[in-house]
Amino acid sequence: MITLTSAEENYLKAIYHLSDGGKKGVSTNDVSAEMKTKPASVSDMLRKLGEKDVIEYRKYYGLHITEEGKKLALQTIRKHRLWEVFLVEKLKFSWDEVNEVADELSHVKSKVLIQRLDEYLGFPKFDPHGDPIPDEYGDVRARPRQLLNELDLGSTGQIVAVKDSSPAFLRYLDKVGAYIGARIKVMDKTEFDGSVEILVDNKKSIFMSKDVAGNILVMV
Amino acid sequence: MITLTSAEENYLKAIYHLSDGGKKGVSTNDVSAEMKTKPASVSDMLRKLGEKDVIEYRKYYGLHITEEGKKLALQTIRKHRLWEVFLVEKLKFSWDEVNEVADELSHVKSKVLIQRLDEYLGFPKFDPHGDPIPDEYGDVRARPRQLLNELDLGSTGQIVAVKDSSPAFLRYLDKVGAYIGARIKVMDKTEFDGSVEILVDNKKSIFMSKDVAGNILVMV
DNA sequence: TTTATGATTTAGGGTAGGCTAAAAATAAAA
DNA sequence: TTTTATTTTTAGCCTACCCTAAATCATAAA
Repeated sequence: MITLTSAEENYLKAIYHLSDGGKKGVSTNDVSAEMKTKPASVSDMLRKLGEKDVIEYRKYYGLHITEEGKKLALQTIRKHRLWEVFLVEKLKFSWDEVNEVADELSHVKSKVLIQRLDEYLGFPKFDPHGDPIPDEYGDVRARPRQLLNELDLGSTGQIVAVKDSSPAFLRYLDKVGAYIGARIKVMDKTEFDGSVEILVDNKKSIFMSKDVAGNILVMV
Repeated sequence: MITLTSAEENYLKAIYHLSDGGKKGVSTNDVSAEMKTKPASVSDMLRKLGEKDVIEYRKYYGLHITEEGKKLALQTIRKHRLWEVFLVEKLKFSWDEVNEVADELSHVKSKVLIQRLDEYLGFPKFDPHGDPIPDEYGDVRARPRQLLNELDLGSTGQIVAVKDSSPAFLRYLDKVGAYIGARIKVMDKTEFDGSVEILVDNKKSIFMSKDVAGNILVMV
């Protein structure tokens, strides 16, 4: 059984994201930028991750994540996202506050803790940013998502994510009555400026500029 | 502002417990036994804790915890016990499983996390073992507690702790419908065998032998 | 094809927290 | 009081993870 330290887990998670799920190769400098550590430190870490067979590492030529590496990265991502759900849904953190704390929480080493947390949260499939939560075995059930401004007139869906999760944008959404999970229907589209009128939860009608709608991901 | 690493926090917490709240002196070997690390490692740590003024350390003569040290230890204890409450009440861990996991959770560095957790749990005053949870400032409001079998007929209170927290005893309590936090009233006492009849949460009446009642602490 | 540039790795060092083995201080026994 | 036993500390080493400075490799430009 491969075991990773917290730092190794963090690196592997970053590498997974940089690999875009497993295709592209990744350079030392890429990882250095992502992790905010010096390239020299990265080289050393890549050697270690290579020895543990979670990446395939060729000196001077970058790396590719392995199948085993993907599996472990997804397990780390799962833990991170479950804690994010907990922080936002139960402890009322806002979306932009959770990342750092969830990172620390996700390094607590207890399998049963994560199982119970998952159960307690009602087996959520998406985190507060709308990103899918892998299951225990690393399987991700990614549902098709579309930008709100690209939906056809009359189509319905559910808000599952935002691209811009800045506090200002979140405050705006809150103000107009939109939120992750809201069921929406496109009531009207104005062609010349791209703005849309949306019915939220079959109750409230709101107007959105193209810029705003283009930051909202909807599951159709 | 004094900041401690996770390891230093662990040592200080152990020292606080060994000091019995702050009176007795503590030896290197005491700490070594409690922490399950070698005396040589302890010496080194004591020097560091001494430099940070959380203990008063005299080589070869042991240590005394300082006021500052007590305050920090109580903050660590607070975090630990709040997480224990969370694990038992929300994630359905049993009392004998929580210690290790709560230890790891309690090292997550976020003040607001602990505040929100406290709020979410309803500002609990006692952990699942019945030990009091210090407030933000390290104040412990230890309320008077009595053994259930010593209560007078008709008196009311709340179960706050058990002396025997063996799985068997916990299972028994669970079965009869008693739990930490339950509001109880003494409905009847049988003098010759010391058994009692208790009304739990104004709903359910249960019988207890003297032995069982003598293991339950009640806040009156 | 040689050189310059930029990316990457190596070498060596720092901190934190463990360890063992040996030295030193204290306490107990003769 | 001297010797022995116990406790505690020091010295030196190890792993993990980070750093800077210097060396090395790959590649794009001349």
